[in-house]
Amino acid sequence: MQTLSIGELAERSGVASQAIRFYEKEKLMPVPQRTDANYRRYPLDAVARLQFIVHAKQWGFTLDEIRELLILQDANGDRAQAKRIAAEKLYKIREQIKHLSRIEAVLSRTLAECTGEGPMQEGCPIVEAIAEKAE
Amino acid sequence: MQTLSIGELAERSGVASQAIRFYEKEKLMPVPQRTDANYRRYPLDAVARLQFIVHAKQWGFTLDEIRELLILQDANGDRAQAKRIAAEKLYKIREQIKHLSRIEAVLSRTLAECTGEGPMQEGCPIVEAIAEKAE
DNA sequence: AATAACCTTTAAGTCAACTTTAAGGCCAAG
DNA sequence: CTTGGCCTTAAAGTTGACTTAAAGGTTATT
Repeated sequence: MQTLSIGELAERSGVASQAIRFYEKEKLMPVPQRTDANYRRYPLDAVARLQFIVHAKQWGFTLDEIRELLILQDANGDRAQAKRIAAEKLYKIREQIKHLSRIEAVLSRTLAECTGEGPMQEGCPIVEAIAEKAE
Repeated sequence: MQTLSIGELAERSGVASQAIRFYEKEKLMPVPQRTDANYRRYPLDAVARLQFIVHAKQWGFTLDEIRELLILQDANGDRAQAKRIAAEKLYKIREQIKHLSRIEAVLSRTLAECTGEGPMQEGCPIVEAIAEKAE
């Protein structure tokens, strides 16, 4: 069965060799076999595992969360657990959206009020909006 | 005119003394006067300046952006500049909201599909959704 | 045989926005 | 007059997710 060096894996997955070693240390990638010269040798499905990590990151999962998911997969664990992790993530994402939306509302309202003319002193609406109140 | 020690300022503003010194080094707070014993002495309006910083942070402005706004205020600069900074921020916030909303959509759809029953192997929808494609 | 292009390890650097630590000076209360 | 609580500085530590560097071994090509 064909195996890959860390450099070949890096090229196929788009993840830098050093990042792959980092993921190994962080227990996201399994400890691979070694050649006589102590070179890492990866099975082909290591590519898919790395791409899973990359995609999960793009979804906003942290490495800690991704590790949880990978451990579940490796242990062929319970789907309910995976669902819980994803549900927690969804909750956090919705909270972030709420927070940003509040900011968006105030900021766009303020920008609409501001003609962009005149000096800063004596009531620039942007500065006043920030100074006055949080949230 | 009454002045404040750094500790008093910290208490009134809710910002730790060390953070105030940090802001001074980062040129967000002006260099204050000193007593004979080399203690910092702040005018009362330093409280408002710190609160401006705190609120701007809550709005999601970075210290770099806040520094820009403060420099404009200090120089009694052009309002159009402040408007530009705020408009850039608004754009960034909207981009973040878009990104998070895409994630939210896929994740909530995926969660709805997942019964939470069965093992991970052979098609857990959550894992598959992440594995399949980035966005 | 030499050289380039890999691979190995450990350690340190990056970014933001601070916090913590260390080592010491100043001042009010008991 | 000493103890505790402020204040001073510079330097190092924190978090997350790596990247860069240093120093050296291996393999492939010329």
